[in-house]
Amino acid sequence: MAAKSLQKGQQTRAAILDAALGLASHIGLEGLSIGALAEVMQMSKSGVFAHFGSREELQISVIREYHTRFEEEVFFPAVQEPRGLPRLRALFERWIRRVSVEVDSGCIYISGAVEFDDRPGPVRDALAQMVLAWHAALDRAIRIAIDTGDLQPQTDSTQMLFELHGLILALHHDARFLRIPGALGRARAGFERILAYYSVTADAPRRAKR
Amino acid sequence: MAAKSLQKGQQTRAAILDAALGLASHIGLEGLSIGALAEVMQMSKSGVFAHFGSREELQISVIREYHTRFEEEVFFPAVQEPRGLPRLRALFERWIRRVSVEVDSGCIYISGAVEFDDRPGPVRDALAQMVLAWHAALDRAIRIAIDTGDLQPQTDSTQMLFELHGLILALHHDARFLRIPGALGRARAGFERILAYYSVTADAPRRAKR
DNA sequence: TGCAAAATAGTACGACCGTTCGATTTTCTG
DNA sequence: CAGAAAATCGAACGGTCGTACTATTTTGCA
Repeated sequence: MAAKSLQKGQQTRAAILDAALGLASHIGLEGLSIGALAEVMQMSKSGVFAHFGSREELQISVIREYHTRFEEEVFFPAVQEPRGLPRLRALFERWIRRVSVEVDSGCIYISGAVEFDDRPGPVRDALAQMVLAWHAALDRAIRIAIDTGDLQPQTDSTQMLFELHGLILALHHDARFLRIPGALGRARAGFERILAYYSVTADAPRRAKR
Repeated sequence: MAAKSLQKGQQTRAAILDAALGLASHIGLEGLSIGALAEVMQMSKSGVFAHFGSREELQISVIREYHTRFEEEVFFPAVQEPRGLPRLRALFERWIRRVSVEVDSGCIYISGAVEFDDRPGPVRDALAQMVLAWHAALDRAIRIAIDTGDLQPQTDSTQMLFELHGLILALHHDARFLRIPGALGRARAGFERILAYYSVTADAPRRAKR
């Protein structure tokens, strides 16, 4: 009662959210159904439903939960690295691990972006908001790396972010859909190549490596 | 009867497929429903259904139809360009146009890849087969550009393809989900940067451009 | 022109969906 | 420990889904 003073309700709500996150990672936010969720939880449909009040609210809660975990797993640890290149490296490395290594949990940011391409509404807004927040954080890290002198001063941070994001998406596609084994290495190699271009360290090692 | 000697059935089947492609581009292959399709076509559900025999067969037919159009719009015109860099440029330029410019039609290869991440079966197989065919064609174009001497001989074509694919995916994400206006330019700039790296033309212009 | 064949419509079925509502059980607190 | 409050259940609703059947209409050919 002292340590984890959660009302019973909040406690099961958290458990439901955990299961929902697992389901949504596989079937997508749109495929997430209250019935299936209830079965996993061994609860009644209405029991599950009562915690959220609507399917939309459930979806948004799942997105928020994913965001929280993403922060804890990727952002917070990486942002403790020293400003500049080390931090940027840590951010990217943790990002690709999050996307690829976890066998079960596909990235909800990525699948959600495709699912809600053409579906305006609160779910899409919540999703876009968190994706944008994450991109803003990355952009900040890049600009810091420019300030520290690790990256060239003329570096277009938005362009660099676009290219890094592309690597992540290609990784997600090849590893998760096509099940190509080498994808993780491709993403890392792409990162190094991008870094070699925007980096200021040496004016030689751009074509190197083999 | 001479010009378009299509039995009535094939004719309406083609019309249904056209509508289905439009629907699937918006709602996704999974969201595609026979009922909605029938309403668009002003036909009965069973009338539409009879042409395909199952929902799965409909989805596969849509994928094949998309593939055909993709070939006609992107591959065939580009492959008439001279071997090497011009052809590669044409392929990429037509690809990004296909993905971004068409307001209505999102890329089924991309949305399908996310939808069928974790859903084995004939639909996924058909989708993967056509994506792989397209990637193989691109890989071929890159290797030809190496042969012609446009790209460096040590170029890892698979790696380069991975990075190009990333640009397309990032473009799709930013333009279609986030509705960011500059995405098309970002993709083009990324292409030029990748080209500048793997290209053999000059041994200087890697860091250039500004 | 008439008739077999192809195309389309109509209806019904069972399954699942999100949601509502009242009854019941469990939890917390004074 | 009692009683209020919160949590959960069970059943039911209208709706859409894919699919199976049987009629009915339309087509194309002898």
